Amino acid sequence: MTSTERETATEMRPTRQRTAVARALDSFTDFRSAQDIHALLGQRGEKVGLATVYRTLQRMAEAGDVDALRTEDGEALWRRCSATHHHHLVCRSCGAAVEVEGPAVERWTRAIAEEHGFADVSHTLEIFGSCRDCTSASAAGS
Amino acid sequence: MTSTERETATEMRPTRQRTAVARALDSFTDFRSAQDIHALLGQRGEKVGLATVYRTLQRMAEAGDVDALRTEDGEALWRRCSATHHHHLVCRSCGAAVEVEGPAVERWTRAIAEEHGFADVSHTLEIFGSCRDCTSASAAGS
DNA sequence: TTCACTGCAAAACGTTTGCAGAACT
DNA sequence: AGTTCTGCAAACGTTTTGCAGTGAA
Repeated sequence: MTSTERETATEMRPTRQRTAVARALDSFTDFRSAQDIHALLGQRGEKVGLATVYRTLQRMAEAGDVDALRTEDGEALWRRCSATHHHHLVCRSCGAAVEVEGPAVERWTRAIAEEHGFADVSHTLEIFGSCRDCTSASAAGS
Repeated sequence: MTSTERETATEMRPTRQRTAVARALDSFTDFRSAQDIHALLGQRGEKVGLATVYRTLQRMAEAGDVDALRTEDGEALWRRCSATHHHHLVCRSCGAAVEVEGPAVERWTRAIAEEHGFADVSHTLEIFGSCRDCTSASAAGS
């Protein structure tokens, strides 16, 4: 912890574009790519540049208003999230996500890290699976 | 489980390039990018094309001989790994990694998923921190 | 008036692919 | 011979950036 701890929090102006991205995020609960969100805005007639979507998502993530995760092939997916620390149970097929909490896991990761002399610990944990709807859909398909 | 379960396991020919990549992987225990590994081979005088490095790492990952993880900015990192299911405690600064097991976490993820009706469950879990060496180095630095 | 924000197009990034030739079995 | 593998360079898709212009305070 240094003395320059507090970031000079750049003010965040409420522009039309940012409002549009924020509204888009409120309209779904699954994880979506920046490009998906950009397309969604396009469909709604809200013209926002792709670069702006990226920039806005990044700012919101820094502010803790959205969660980001990486797919297996490195693409970033975004979703509005609650303020408290949590993880996600994500459907591999449709992206549907459920926020989950696991106090025991939090404790375990901290303990393991300390045990090995690691400081300043954080962790990522995502659970993937096939949600009820997708499971029955694929069963019906074949 | 279908009747076509067994993948027609394409034979994996032991070429000079593959041996070189395998040896490179054996020479470190931290997570490295494909480009790093390619550079390492270059320094050693082992000329292997970058595309071949990528192709080889992918095959080895499919075969379960190496673990891959994604950095926060989407880059893939690779490392030789043991056959049993495990997770990693990774140093953010130097990439040093320790394999860790957490049976309780495994159980917990399965239970959470079932509880929400998710099938075919998998999960990713990485613990990040600053290893002892890097922590003392950065303390000495400032 | 000032400074953040935006759009666009260009660039950058890691990674993948097509293809002709080389190298295993 | 019949494959599989390799190198190269070109292509890819996502994300970032430079810059001139726009808009909020």
